[in-house]
Amino acid sequence: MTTDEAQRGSSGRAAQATRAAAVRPGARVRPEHARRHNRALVLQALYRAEGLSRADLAREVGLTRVTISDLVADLIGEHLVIELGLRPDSRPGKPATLLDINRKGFVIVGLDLSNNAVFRGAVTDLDGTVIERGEVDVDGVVGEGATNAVYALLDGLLARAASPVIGIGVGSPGIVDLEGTVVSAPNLEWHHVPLQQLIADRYQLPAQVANDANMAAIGERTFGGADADMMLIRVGRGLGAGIVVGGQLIYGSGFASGEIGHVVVGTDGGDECACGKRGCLETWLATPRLEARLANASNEAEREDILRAAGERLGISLGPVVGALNLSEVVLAGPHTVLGGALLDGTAETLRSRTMAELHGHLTLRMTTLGRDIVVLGAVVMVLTGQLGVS
Amino acid sequence: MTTDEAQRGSSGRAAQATRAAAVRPGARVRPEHARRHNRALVLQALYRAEGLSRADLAREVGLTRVTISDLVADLIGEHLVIELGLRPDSRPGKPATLLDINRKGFVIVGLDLSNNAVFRGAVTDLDGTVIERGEVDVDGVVGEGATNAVYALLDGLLARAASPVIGIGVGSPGIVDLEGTVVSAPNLEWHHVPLQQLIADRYQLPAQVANDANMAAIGERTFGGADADMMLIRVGRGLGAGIVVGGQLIYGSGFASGEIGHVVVGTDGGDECACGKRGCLETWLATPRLEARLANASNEAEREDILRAAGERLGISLGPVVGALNLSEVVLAGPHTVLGGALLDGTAETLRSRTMAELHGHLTLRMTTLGRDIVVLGAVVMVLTGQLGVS
DNA sequence: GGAGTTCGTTAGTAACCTTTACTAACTAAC
DNA sequence: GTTAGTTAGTAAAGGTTACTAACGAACTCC
Repeated sequence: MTTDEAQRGSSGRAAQATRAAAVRPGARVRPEHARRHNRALVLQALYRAEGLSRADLAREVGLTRVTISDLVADLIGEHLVIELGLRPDSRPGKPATLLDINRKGFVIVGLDLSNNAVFRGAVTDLDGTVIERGEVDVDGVVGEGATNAVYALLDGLLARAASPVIGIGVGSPGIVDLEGTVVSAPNLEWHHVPLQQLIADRYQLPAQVANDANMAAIGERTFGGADADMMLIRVGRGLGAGIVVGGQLIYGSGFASGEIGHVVVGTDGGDECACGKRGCLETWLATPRLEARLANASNEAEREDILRAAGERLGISLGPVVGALNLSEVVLAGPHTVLGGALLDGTAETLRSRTMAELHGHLTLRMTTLGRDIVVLGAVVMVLTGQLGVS
Repeated sequence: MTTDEAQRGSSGRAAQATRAAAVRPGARVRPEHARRHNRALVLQALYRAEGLSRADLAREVGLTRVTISDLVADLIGEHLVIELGLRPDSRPGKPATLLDINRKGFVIVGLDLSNNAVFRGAVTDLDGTVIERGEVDVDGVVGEGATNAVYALLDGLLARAASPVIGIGVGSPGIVDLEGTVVSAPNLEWHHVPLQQLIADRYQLPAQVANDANMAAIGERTFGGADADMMLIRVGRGLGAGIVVGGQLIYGSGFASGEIGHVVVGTDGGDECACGKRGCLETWLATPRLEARLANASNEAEREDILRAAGERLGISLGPVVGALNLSEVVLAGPHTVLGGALLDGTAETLRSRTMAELHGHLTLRMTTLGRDIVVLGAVVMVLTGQLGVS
């Protein structure tokens, strides 16, 4: 039974009109954009599963064999795709010509600027396999000096790149906007440094600059096999996180997503933090403080208690985030000896005891498997995505 | 100075190969897809700022006047767009013909199934202005009975729709997947009910079914003028949230995003919850318990303390989420008398004192302005987005 | 009234993907 | 060994789509 009552003119446009009418240019699709998109789909399919034929691609991507042949011809012309020869199977019909991305024919340069003492970098192939490494000392180097250190590192790595370079990816600490401008990186004393533009101009190569934790997150997603809804937490001198939702990196309203280091944990005080508050997550987990506390431990049991307590704090902080975003995976990156044992267990237990039971079933908490290269590999993924549409 | 060291064959494909090679079909862009996209851009531009000419649209969207004319001709043919007449301005050149979306020529039906006692619904125009209302009593009605109540409500509303119906939107409690199947809604005893499909089949109209809090969030975003990175929290018998990141609704790995009601708050115990844990956010904020506590208050000051304490708990929970996602706005929806005063203040103060100072500057915390219609309006937006590409 | 500007349309072109039709190369069955 | 059936890839033709170039209409300004 329905009780009805008409009422006209409530709410509606009034509030809506306050919104900016901004359709950003470039959103429209012209034929060449469509082509680029389809081309990226082909590359993506080839990247994920090598050994596909044109016909396989047609089925996978949803375009006709004719169109795929045309796209592939372009890609082969650019040497981005190579023919591997005939498929060895024995089955009816003309044997297929297998294709693959030219994984060894190009390289990518990735940089990790997150360490206080050294900028690290690497040259990798398209699979993220490291071919060359480099690092440059930056203890106490800031401002323009730090920028020059980036150039020095890149000069060295690019000189040793034996194949054409697809692009340069850089994971920087601090807040980085979508154009790759470092809005603010206190440790490096960088303020509004358009690093991406500077690098692109200087080397005449595509460049991608983003926050280090965000880079680590997409690195873990592509090369670490992480889920499409995951969070990567980097623990070191500070604490930062990168969040992937629905396979996409989150940037936040002020490009400051993942900044959970200075969120207060729990309702029972805690140590004083450099930021002025008490009980910030960083005071519990950042390695300098944590290691100092561990140094005071008299035996292994005490050590474990300290680590477990730190893990609990992380779990308390993550609870609302994991619940709100319905994440399926949380990955920790940082010194394995500190994070890997009791701390990880403490976090897992706390998360389990403080969130909905329905969640536990498909929530994975683990350490990264990418080790020290995580940010560099993330930078590589960023270039792959930006230049080839692949991830 | 660069210290270098080559090292081959680390990480790379191994982990990556474990990932499923799934390029979902339909991702490719055929000419007609491009056309549909461009058409949506035109509608979007018209929707947000009425009184644009074809030439204005060309500038706004980035297509040529010719193409825009062609698209607009199609839209006029479908009566989705109308000509308003010549622009009244006095300036050089041929006067422009102003266009607008045919805001009053079509209607949308929106339903809100989140209330335990009544299913509410409305017929609105494309601006979300309510034209007709309806409701149906469902106290104690569950399962198939609830489905039939939905049909009864829709039958009544559709019968009174004086203009062609663009589509039907439904905000349902519980977990709803991307296809609009209610995976689980305990209160309604629904399990895997393909409500969207059922409605679409029954009425031969486009249907959109989603979680009520998610609907509320996009309703607040489009009609309440909320930011692109925001969270809407619905407080009632339970507690649910909808999260918008970068203008996009978040669904979560198991379509359960926003389920923060059963995340434990703080480190100092709390009341026992129906879920078995202690100190869940719901035990602090859900209206039944909160009102019971308020009933025991002997004076206004005590009332305020209770509300402020509840607000603090909300702030404690939100801290990590606001920080991690770098949200710029948090909106509360629910009984204004309970949420609007001390509770809101308590939440704001707590958020301020527990998150990074840099965040406070551009974080807004407020009550919704959409009132009771918030879910219905969200459902309307969902239909607008789904059918016209507008939001 | 002429020059300049802006709007919207017409005509022709280029890009893109599709359908249809073909050849090549294989397996399986008689 | 021949024939039928299948699969891969290419070629030609066709339909959409959006672009450029060009034009008339309708206005302002001098």
